[in-house]
Amino acid sequence: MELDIGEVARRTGLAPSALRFYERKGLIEADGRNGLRRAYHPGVLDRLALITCARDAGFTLAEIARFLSARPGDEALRAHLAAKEREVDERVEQLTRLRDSLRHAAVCDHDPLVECPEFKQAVRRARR
Amino acid sequence: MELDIGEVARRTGLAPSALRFYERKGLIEADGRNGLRRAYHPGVLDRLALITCARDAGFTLAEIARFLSARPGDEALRAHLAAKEREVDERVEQLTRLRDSLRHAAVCDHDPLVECPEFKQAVRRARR
DNA sequence: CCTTGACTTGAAGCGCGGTTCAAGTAGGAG
DNA sequence: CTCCTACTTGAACCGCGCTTCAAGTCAAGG
Repeated sequence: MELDIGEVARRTGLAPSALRFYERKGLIEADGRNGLRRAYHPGVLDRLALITCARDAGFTLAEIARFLSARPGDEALRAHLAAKEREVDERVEQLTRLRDSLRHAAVCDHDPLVECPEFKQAVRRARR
Repeated sequence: MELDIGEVARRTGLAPSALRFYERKGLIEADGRNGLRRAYHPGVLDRLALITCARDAGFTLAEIARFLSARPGDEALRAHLAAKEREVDERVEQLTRLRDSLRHAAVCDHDPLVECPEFKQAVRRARR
């Protein structure tokens, strides 16, 4: 029922070194030791899924650590999350425009590609 | 008509040190010198807008450098851009889900917040 | 002409997110 | 009991994207 670090690494795709690093940063902890070896509760897998997800989404590990310990009364954190939500929202729009530009680049014949007027206009739109 | 590095920095919001750094990396170049000082053609502003846009979108500077010199015949690059497009597309979906989760976090009362089942389900969806 | 202040360079330093290394320890198979 | 292997630690190192620093140059304004 307890997982050692190799098992957690295998199941999450994270390197053991990364798991120890996350521990130092306060993102996860082992439930105990088997001799010297860390013994993890399976729940750590969900936690790591969340961490990976948030990290991929552009949260720093420090932000994630804060978020993981959040209690409903933490209004400062709630405000932070609301700000993050707006940030993510802007990013979604920006990336959507970028994707459209990339889609165009796949069929565009301008030489060099960056000189394409359609591209330039997309960049101008993105700047706003 | 020629801009010095301070002017370019002011107009783009990038630090002069960043502009020199980009030059070393082959992303931009000055059109000449006024004494020792770099003299930039105004077109560099558009180029920098594109660089900033791409960088914000998760391209590395090395990728951007490659992209900036792209000619229509570069099929390897075209393939790379197509892959990047798929990547960006996935990212948009992931971020959209994340934004929805953040929106929920703003009104959720679970203690700690990460224990919220709605949240956990969102993470599971994101993992696929 | 002299001063000022923005520019020049190369090298070093930084924050992030880890990885790698050296040296040591111990669970479990044979 | 011995051996193998996966684990343990702290410290050093890495790539990225810059910034900072020290030392020096020079264009423009008074």
